[in-house]
Amino acid sequence: MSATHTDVRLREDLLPCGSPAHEDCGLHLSLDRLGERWSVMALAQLSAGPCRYRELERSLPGISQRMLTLTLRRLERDGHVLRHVEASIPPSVTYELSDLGRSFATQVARLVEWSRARKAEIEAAQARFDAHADR
Amino acid sequence: MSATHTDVRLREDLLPCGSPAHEDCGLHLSLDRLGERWSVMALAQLSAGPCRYRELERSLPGISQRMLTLTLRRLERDGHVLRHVEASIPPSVTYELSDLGRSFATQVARLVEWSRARKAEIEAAQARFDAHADR
DNA sequence: CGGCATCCGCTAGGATACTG
DNA sequence: CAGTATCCTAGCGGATGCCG
Repeated sequence: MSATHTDVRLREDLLPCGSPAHEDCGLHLSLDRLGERWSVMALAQLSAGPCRYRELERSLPGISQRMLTLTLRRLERDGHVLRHVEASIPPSVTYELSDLGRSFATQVARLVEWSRARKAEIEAAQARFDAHADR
Repeated sequence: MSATHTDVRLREDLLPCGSPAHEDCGLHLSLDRLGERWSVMALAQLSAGPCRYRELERSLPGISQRMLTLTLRRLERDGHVLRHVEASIPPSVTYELSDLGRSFATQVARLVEWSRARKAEIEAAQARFDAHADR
């Protein structure tokens, strides 16, 4: 096969939903991150300050190494996260929010705040809907 | 088979990502809608005012009837959208935002606004990342 | 017109094993 | 410690067809 070497797969994984329809509507870019399972939580954790790979892994219960790496790489690609490598033994890699990332995290936090405030209202609506639909 | 009757499948489809990890972090509910392909665009369209099923379909180029229905049902379930049925022939169904939905749409619009403002910055970061990673 | 039912492909993401 | 590679599956979402 023509595959040159290793990281081809990873590079493909980095580009998830290139949904052209979103572009049409003016949506795009890092908004896609919101649809991912771990991005928002990683952002939240990093908002508290720089964090090493292992710390992040522990702070996101249930995340796999694969997804942690993928999530961080995508955030890094979007310019939200900075990656610092300390080439010691064992190695130490620290992640932190960039200015752009902090700005983004702030916006996202607002939305989370909103959903928390409306939580009861939404759950009530869901319960009503389900009650009427069932049976 | 034991299948009683029709809409069982749809009811299952209505409940997508019950990601428990999101709950852990305080995230939940309608935030999940942001990860869906059409929800934000439907919300945007409905922000302009009430809209019939067919109009929505036309305003969201490329959407399938299945996804339009599913998207609207989930937004309705969350209490964001109200559904009015006019039992005429042919029937007429109109969708519109509730107060909750308008509030939600406003929040989302803010985020979209942010991403639009930062678009160039993000694309530059992506280009830099890709240039360094490739080759 | 406004849907539902079905089949089906793709990919996000989990589990596991291995490296520098 | 901080990843990468591989395998595998659940389910999101598209295409199509039918119905009141």
